[in-house]
Amino acid sequence: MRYSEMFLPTTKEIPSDAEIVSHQLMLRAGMIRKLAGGIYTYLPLGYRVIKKVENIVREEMNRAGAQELFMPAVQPAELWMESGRWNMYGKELLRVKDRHNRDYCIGPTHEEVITALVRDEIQTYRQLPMNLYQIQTKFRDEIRPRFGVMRSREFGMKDAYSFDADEAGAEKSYRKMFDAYIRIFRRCGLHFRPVEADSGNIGGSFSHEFMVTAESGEDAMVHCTSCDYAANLEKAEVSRPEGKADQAVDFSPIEEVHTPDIRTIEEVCAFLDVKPGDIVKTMIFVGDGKPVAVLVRGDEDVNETKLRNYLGCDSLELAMDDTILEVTGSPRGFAGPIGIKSVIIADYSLIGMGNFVVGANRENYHIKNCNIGRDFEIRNYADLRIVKEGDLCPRCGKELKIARGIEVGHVFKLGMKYSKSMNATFLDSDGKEKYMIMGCYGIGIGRTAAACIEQSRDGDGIIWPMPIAPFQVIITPVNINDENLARVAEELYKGFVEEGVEVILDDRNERAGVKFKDADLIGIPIRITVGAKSLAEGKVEVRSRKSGEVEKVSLETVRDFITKTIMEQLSIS
RNA sequence: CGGGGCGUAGCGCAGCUUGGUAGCGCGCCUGCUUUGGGAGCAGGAUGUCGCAGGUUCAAAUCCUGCCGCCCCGACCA
Repeated sequence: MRYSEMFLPTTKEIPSDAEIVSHQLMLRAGMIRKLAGGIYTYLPLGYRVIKKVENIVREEMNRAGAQELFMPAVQPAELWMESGRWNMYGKELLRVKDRHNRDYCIGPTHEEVITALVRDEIQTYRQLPMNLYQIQTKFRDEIRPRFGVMRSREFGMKDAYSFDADEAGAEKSYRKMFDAYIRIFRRCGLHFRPVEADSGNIGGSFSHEFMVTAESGEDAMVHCTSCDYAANLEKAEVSRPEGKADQAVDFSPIEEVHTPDIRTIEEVCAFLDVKPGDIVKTMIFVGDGKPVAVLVRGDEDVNETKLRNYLGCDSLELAMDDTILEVTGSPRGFAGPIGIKSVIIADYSLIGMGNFVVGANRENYHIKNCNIGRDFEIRNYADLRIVKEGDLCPRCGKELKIARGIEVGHVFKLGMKYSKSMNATFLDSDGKEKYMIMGCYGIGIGRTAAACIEQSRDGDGIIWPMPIAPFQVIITPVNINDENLARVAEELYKGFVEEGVEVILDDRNERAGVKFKDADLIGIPIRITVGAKSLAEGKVEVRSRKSGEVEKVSLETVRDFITKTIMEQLSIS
């Protein structure tokens, strides 16, 4: 490619509406342009990167035995009604009507389509296992798209679906995908970590997210400083404290105190001169329509995902004021366990606490020296709180840390959720009809590219790892008007093209500085500078974008030198 | 959906308080000089001031409604 002919609009100025570095750099490097909120065009340079990522994904999926197909983006409502998701999915599902007023949606995912296909075509265990994937444009009408291509409404995704005859097979399929993902993200040059994740209301039992570590990441993940335990914050477990009696103290006489207009933990602490750790928070939730009181120590927070899983309910939300009044008999801010009209469950953090402060279920009153067993009963203790940095690892007991990350991929064991609702069965070797056991596996393509930029860039621009760089080499003749330089650059260029090297020749009539700045901005791993001084010695300069190191290489040996360097940087450890 | 902000040349912004001639930087075009880290000089082009209504002799500026975009929050297979 010749730079002079390429549609590559780079900018010096930072676009004002781009929040994170990858978004800014993708705009500045002429990779993307916005069409509407959360909807982007990939320009030629950006699309080259996308195709690189897609091809890595494709190679590794094929290697793992998955087969590529291509499903429709537009899907009929009937399928979604079958799985029950037409009503469950909510506003994120973009619904459209055709000319006959029939309902369709733009696919946010493809479980329905693939399950319907496999259900109709696979009859016997002899045809299993099966793993099918596609790379497709999805649409999710996000409430708030942001960070450019990182959280957009329209986006490219690889989604794979496995179908197995039994649990053992499903485990194996899951493991294969897990391993393939590790190869994929390694090849993309990313620093990442697979973390245990909640499987959400997609159902199923097991799930990992692949998180690229980045400060700008939207997700929090927890990892152990000692063993390899790592989990999504939602999922991260807290062990039941050992060696602590449920009640460890002598009971003091219970005492109701007047606390006028004192509601929050901070206010109670200041007013009663206690620490948050001396208080028990009573949170009223409504799960599938029924109120539940959740007790958690004052310095902890309830993890709604854990609570939802514990209760086994579909919907869960904090109670509204009228429900609180109904259950506690008092307005918001004074809820407590004593006399409450609902089930009470307590987080592990309450174990060993005694003589604590709670709300009195009476406006403007709290209770001191409250105790479980004497003053009220709980149904059970459970792990219901959000993990904090410094908590102990549920596996090895060492300290946990929290880091931020970008979710670039996830693997789910779906189980029979869709095969049941959509009746995807097969005839097993024992002659019985059984439901297929499914798994689904996604990778955000654009997000992976953006995550890479977050991790690999400097003040001058992007630093692409060789495997996903839009070009492997850029040739920069310092002055195109110097016929000698222009000729040598041209010959080098043609040589590389013949060799199959992905090369761009910066043949623009620009000053050297401009070309250097652009080359750095768009992040080509290797730059060959053709300048008068070195050329006098029969040499050109080979510069690494990453290290900035420059090596003078003779014209006779550059081709070998470059192809060797590229090969080295393409192979994974 | 709640709160906040923005919409003026391709991009980044000023002008709006206090109504009257639309401006700056970058980019773009022409010429000359320059040519190893975003060049200099000279000349030049470019705007339904987001849209629609209203007030006024007069609206980018004041008022009303709408649309779009950004940030915070709620939401999230």
